[in-house]
Amino acid sequence: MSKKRNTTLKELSKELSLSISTVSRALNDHPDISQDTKERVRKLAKQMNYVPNLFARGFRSRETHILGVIVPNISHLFTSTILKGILEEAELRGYRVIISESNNNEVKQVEMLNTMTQFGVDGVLMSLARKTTNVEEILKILNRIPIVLFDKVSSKIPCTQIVINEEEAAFNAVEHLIELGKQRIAIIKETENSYNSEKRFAGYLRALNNYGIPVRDKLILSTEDISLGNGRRLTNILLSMKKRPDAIFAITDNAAIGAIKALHKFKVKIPEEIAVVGFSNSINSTIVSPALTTVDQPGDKIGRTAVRFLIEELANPTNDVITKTVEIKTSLIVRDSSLMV
Amino acid sequence: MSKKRNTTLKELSKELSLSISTVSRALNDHPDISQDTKERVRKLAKQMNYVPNLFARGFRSRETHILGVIVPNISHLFTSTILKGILEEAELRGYRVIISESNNNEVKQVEMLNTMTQFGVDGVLMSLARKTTNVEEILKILNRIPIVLFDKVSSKIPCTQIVINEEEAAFNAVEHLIELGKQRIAIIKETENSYNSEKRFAGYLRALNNYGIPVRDKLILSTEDISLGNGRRLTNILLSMKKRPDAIFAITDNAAIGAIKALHKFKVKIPEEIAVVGFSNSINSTIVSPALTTVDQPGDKIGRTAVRFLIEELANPTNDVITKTVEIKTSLIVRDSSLMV
DNA sequence: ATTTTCTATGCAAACGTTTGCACAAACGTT
DNA sequence: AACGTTTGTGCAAACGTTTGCATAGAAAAT
Repeated sequence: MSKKRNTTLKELSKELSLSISTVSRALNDHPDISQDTKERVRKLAKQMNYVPNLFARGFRSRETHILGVIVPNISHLFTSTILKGILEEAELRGYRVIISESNNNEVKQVEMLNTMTQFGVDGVLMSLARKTTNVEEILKILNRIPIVLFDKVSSKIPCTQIVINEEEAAFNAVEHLIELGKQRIAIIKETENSYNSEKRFAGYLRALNNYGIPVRDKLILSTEDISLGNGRRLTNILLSMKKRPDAIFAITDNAAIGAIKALHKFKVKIPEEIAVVGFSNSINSTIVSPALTTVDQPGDKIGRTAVRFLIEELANPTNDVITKTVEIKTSLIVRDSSLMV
Repeated sequence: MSKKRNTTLKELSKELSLSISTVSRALNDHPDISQDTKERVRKLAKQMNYVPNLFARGFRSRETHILGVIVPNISHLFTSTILKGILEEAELRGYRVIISESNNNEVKQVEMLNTMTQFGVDGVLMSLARKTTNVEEILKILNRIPIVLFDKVSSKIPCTQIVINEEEAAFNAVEHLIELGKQRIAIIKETENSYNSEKRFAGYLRALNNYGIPVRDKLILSTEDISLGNGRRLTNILLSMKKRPDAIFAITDNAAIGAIKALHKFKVKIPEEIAVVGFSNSINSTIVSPALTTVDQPGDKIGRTAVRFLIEELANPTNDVITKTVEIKTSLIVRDSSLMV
């Protein structure tokens, strides 16, 4: 466990009979240093296995090359796919990544944000906790370091935001159902007006309007917690109606799978009697039978894009507030749950 | 974006007409400092919103309170559940966590390990890349900082290892099948002798032996890549046999789900004709129908335990090599795929 | 031959914190 | 009165790096 010290500039300089500053500059490819010297230094550095002490460097330059990431819950496939993208892109660009979970707790979220700035991260990538209402504190921190939001975002926070084209994706999903000849299309959404739910609902409405299909309040169901169980429960309600819907658009895969389970129980034919479309393209969507038609969200692309924009901002600091929203394209993956022959 | 400076000890000391060292000691509750002074300092520190610069501190004390984590692939539910446990426990104990992915690439794995030590992490938590054979480099790094392995471990690396009781879990799973009256129990495992696969296979063998059931080579199938598709493929082979098995134990849920899909296709009754048991308790196991009997691996507990042992080692540094293996208990979750009435 | 410019290098300060040592004041002990 | 001890505080060095400024020597311009 003997904490062997790392080679330092000092040691290199002694060995080479140069000053520390010359060695430092040589390694940083400073134009003032002669080619000759640079090569000598580099060679010895490699030989002595020199690695710069990032702490000393970060300490001095006030740049840590660390990005903070805060997500509500790391163990969601979509989230971890985004993280994958973030990790890859960050590594590519020479940044390290510190990850924290807010557990959908607004207070904790601010706490982590504070710890991270205290710690000296260069910037933060964040997906907001559900029901984040008090943005006061976040705005304060935004004054100190750049933040890029992704997935769960808020228009109240003036910064770059990376989202998928929620509205359009929902539009396409519902349009697909309409093209199948479906007319009574139910939607299962969240009660809470989260950004995502709102947008998806808007897409649903636009599709109906676009095709001149009346919007029926009875077919619009909401739930606090958009889970498999609630998908099942709400579908049971739909099935108990005099005039049943002929399609269900659930704004998450889990709710859609709950719907399929409920339909299964009542021996409703999918998709002939009722077609089902979900949202997310989670693995489950291929496991359930019939396989679920769903919207594919390219998580890793969201992650990569978020990193790119953050680093961009770091490179070009400005005092202006930039409220830029970047939309990542999704695609509808049609499977058996809406495949009419 | 105006990078406002943080309050420093210097500023506090000036304000209080004390020396920097006194202020530092006061905040660290050093016994030499009078109660009176301590209180004055603390009060002002709070008021001026002082936060210690962790970089300066880490730089000086050579302790960063950062743990490095390296996993093969972050976007696996089991992995991200472990990460969740790691994050929670680390936060609880005042550590921050840096996460990297090796993508199952041995070279990259060593690279990340190096970067992390260079960066100054206090210790590393790691799940090995598949087919990690050259442990040379890892051993070198182990000389410099403590490492705790979890999930994918190797006996070639002398350090604390956190695993689940693979052998026993497999034994229990197979025992369960035997208790159902099954006699021709097939196993779908990995070709590569990974730690996990090996142990699970050993448990399978022990259960058969224990109950005096002959081990039939034909019923032992292996695959390079233990995926859904291969689970399906191998099950097709099993179904083509003259004497079909009456149960299948797949060492991963995905393979088990592949098996179920194949059985489904050939209208084999589950579990009456052939029962199926998986391993992992992934979400999919409840989505597939019939729901899959599987081994629940408490990921977060593994994560928490790993962190605990690592921090323990950090607190009590020693030059001895400690090769301790900690086994986390699993439990069998019986669902429809092996529920005989 | 003198001055200017350029090139390559070194000196020293700075970043914010911790900590060994010194020291002054107050008190207690011979 | 002289000498320890204790208590509270400050000085200054150290951690490894970067960087503004100075400078020595060489080359170029006068």
